[in-house]
Amino acid sequence: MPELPEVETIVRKLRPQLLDRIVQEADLRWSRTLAFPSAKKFRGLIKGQEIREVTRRAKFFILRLSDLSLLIHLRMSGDLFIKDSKIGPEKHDRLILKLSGNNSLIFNDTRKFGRVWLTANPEEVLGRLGPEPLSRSFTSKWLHTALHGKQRQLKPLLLDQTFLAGLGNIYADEALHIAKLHPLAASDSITAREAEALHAAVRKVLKEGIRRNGASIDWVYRGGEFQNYFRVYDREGKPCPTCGTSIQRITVGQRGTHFCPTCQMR
DNA sequence: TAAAATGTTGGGTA
DNA sequence: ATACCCAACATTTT
Repeated sequence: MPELPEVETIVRKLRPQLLDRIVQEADLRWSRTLAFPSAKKFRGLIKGQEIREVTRRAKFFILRLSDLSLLIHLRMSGDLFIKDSKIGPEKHDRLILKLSGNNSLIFNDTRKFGRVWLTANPEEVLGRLGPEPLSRSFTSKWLHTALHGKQRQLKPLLLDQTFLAGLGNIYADEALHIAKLHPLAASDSITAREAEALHAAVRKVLKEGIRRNGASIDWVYRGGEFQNYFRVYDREGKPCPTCGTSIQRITVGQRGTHFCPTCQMR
């Protein structure tokens, strides 16, 4: 599933192919993919826009254009790639932007959960996100204070994008294992030392994911290698890489949650 | 065969 | 504030 490292991998791959291109035409093939504005306005507004910057905020892919910003959230099964404009649409292509230079940017999304916004004010979409975990605003001191400002279980809190932006189910489980913290631990019971460990673990696992070009699981193939280095995620019954104890799988906040009962004690 | 599980976000209710 | 359920979906597994 596209989490922060997967989106960062896509940004890095596409940036050189997108910069300075002009959007010539939009082919919206599944109308509900577009969150804002209307399809008619979208087609008119995006035509002729030049791509000035290709970046990311949490799991959002951001194209800064001449006058507007195009935001794309891949959700569960979205993927972005460049194809020769002569090649016809594939089965799950939801939006195709025909660019100058005979290339097209394809938003392919099997499960149709992904969304696209075209707006002059990206903050209207991004404004409620928590801190960016790889930025300097994310410190262990902030994390310790913020954890004590909530009374929630650690795992669902780490997945809450308004608390901290960018972690999904895989990286949350991996970060908690590295930090040796139980997914059900109460956020306001975390010590300064534990918060420090969690802060370091989040940054470590995200950087590791980026270094491995993200993770691919099941039929949602993204081309990364991080799936070969999971410590706990999708490893129920397999040995903990640290102590050998069998990895346990429980459900927390309706999400599959994997942890080592020996390393991650409550 | 049909139902359950999967995972991200947003909306609703309590 | 937070816990809970459901909805948006396609695909695989039970």
